[in-house]
Amino acid sequence: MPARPTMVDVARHAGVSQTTVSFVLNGRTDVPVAPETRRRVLEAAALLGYRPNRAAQDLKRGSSSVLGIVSNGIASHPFAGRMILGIQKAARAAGYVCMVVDMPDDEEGRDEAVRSLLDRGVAGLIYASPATVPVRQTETGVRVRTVFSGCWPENGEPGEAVILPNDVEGGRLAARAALDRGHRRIAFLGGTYQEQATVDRERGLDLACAEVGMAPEDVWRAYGDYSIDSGYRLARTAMAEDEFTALICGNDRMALGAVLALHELHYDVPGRVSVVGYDDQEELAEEMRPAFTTVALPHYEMGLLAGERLTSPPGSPTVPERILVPCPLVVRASVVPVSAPS
Amino acid sequence: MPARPTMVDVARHAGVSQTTVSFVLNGRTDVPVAPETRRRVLEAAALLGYRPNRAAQDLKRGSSSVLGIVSNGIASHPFAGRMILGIQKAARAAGYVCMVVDMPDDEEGRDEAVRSLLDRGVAGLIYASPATVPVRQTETGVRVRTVFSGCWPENGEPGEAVILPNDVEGGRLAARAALDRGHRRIAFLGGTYQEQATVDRERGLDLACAEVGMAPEDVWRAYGDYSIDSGYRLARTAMAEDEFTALICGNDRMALGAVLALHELHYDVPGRVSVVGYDDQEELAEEMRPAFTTVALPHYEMGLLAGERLTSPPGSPTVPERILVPCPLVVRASVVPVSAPS
DNA sequence: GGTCCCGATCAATACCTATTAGTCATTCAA
DNA sequence: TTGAATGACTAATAGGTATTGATCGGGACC
Repeated sequence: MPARPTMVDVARHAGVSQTTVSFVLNGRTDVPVAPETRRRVLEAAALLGYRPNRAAQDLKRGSSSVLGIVSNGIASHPFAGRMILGIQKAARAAGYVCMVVDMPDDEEGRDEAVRSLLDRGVAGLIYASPATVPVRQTETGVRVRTVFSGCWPENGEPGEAVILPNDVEGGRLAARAALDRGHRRIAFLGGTYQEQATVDRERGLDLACAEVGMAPEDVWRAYGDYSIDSGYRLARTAMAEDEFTALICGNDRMALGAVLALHELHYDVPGRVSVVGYDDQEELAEEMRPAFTTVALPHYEMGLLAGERLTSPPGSPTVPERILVPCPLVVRASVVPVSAPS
Repeated sequence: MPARPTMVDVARHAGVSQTTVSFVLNGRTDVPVAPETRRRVLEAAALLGYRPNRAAQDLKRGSSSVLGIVSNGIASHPFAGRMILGIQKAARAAGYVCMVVDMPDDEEGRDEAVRSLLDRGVAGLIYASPATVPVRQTETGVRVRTVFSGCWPENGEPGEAVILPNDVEGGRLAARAALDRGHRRIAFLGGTYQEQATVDRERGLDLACAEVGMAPEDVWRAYGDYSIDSGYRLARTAMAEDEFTALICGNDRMALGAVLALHELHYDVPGRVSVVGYDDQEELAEEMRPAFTTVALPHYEMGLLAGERLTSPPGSPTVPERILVPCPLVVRASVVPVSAPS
C-alpha cells in the first residue's frame, strides 16, 4: 500500500549507499562487495519487496526492454492473437514486454500509432499481420529495428527481416492431401483473387499437380473472398459444373461454406466429396463434423521468430532477411480416399 | 537516422534554455514567454522533428501513460481482441498506450507476468477475459488501480470496477427471439454447466418464459461445452426427444454444430427448425447460411469502459463498482415465425 | 531617485537507476 | 619506511524531462 520502494530506501535500510545496492542487485562481479554487506542488502531488498524500476533502468541504460507491436486485425480472427502470443513468448524469455497498438486504417492514425510507440522508446517494431499483405511503413525519421511478420513493407527498405508463411508449400500440401488419396476430379475454391496468399497457394496446387502428372487445366478453379458465404456459393457452382470428388478451399471458413452447400445438395462429406481447408482455424477446423483436413498457418512460430529477432543483438548477418515458415498439413477426417467410380 | 533529438538540442538550436523549451512545448500559460521566443522554439522543434520522450516524462512526473492489460485467451477467439481494441481506443484518446501480457495458466507465471507490468510502472491494470470467469488476482504489495473486464477477482478486494456482460438480459433476449415468433416447443442447448455465463443466460431464459406464461419445465434443457461438437450432439439428442421448432444455443459455435446435425436429419433451417446463437462471433454468425440470429457480446464496449475508467482521474465515487453492459439482440435469418403445426 | 513589481528567462534540482571516479584503510612488495 | 596495490565502499554524475526558485532589466509609482 505504500509507495514503491526505491533503491535509496533499500540502501538506507541496509546502511549502505545506493551505489552499493546497485552493485549487489545487479550481481556485478567486477566490483568487490563484502559478503556481510551483500547479505544485508539482499535482506533489506527482500524485506521491502524491492523491485527495480524498469523504466528508470531503461532511461539510464539508453536501451529499452519493450517491444512495439503494430498489429492488424486483432479483433477479427484469432490469428493475430496467436502471432502476438508468439512474440510475447520470445519477449518474456528475454525479459522484454510488449506494447501493442492496432493499426488504424487511415494513414495519419497509423503514423500516430507508430509514433506513440517510438515516443516510449521501444527497442524494436514488429508489424504483425495475420493476412499476408503489404503494409505501408511509417516514416519515422529515427532508426529503429523493424521486423515484418505476415506482411512486408510496401515502400522501400525491408527492415531486419520479413517473416512469411510458406504458402506455396502449404498449397502443395493441401493439394497432395487430396491427390495422394486418389482424387483427380478436383475443384479449387480460391480466396481473394490475386491476393498474395491466394496466388501462392494456387502455385502450390500447380506444383502438386505436376508431381502426379496432372495438367494445371485439369483442375477446376474459381475465386471467392475467404468468407463462409463465398465457399458456399463456389461449391454450388462447382458441383453444378461437374461431379467433383474433392474441393480444395481457400481457408477453413470457405470449407465450412462448402460443407453447408454439399449438405444442401445431399452429398455426404467426406463419403462422397472430400473437403480440404486451410488455416487450421481455432475452434473450427478441429471441431467440425467432419473435422477438417487442413494446412496450419504457423502464426505462433512466426511471432516467435519475430520476437527472437528483436530481442537478440542486432546485426547477425548470417541469417537470411526473408524467412519462410513451413505450413504443416494437418490430416483429419474430411478427406478420405476416393471411392470407386460409380 | 541520427539519434533522437532531445529538449536540449531544441534549446540549443533556438538559443534558449531547456527550461524555456519545456514551458513552450507544454503550453504552460502560468509562465509568460515572449511570442518571438515561442515562435523560435516551435520552429526549432519542428525542424529537428522533436518528440518528447514519454518514458522520461513519466519518470519525472511520477505518473505513467501506460495501461497494463492481463489478457486471457487472446489466441483462442477474437473476443479478447475486441476487448483489447476497446481498451486501446480509450487509451489512445487519453494519450495512453497499452502493454499486453497473456495470462499464463500457472500461478507463478501469472504473478511474474503481472510484475513485469508493474515493474514498468503502469498506471493501472486491466484483467481482460472474454470468458466470464473468476481470476485469481496477483498480490502485488503495491497499490495499483485495477479493473476487471469480463471477469472478477476470486479473492477479496474488487479493485475499482468489475465490468461484465449482462448475460441474464442477453439470455432473455435470445429466448424472446424465438418466443416472440410463436415458438413454444423449445430446446435450450446450454454451454458448460454451472459456468457463470451459462447460469445467467439460462436465468434469462426463465424470465422470458415467465413473461409469455410458460413454465420453466416446458423447455427441454441439456448442457455441452460451447464447442461445435457439443452443439451437434445435443441437437441430435434433442431432436430424437421431441419435434422442437427452435433451438436456443449456448453460443454461435454450438449453433453451428446444431445446424450441421439438423442438416443430417434433413430438417430445413430455418424453415423447419429455427436456431438462436449467442456471441455474434466475427466471421461466423453474420456469414452463416442461414445467418444467425444471435446476441452480441459487448466486448468492445467493455474494453472501452475499462480503459476509460483507468485513464480518468481516480476516485469518482458516483459511478457504480459493478457495471453490467447490455448484450443486444441481432436479428438475422436463422429464426423465423413458427410454421403452422402439421 | 529609489522601491516595487512584473515580464522573461535560466540555473539548479529531482525522478530512479547505472556507472565513473574517487576516498580511505589496510596489506604487500621493495 | 615509503610506495603501490588492493579491498570495500561512496560521492557525484548522467539520462531526458518538469518544476522550483532564482536573476535581470525595465517600467510604474511615490
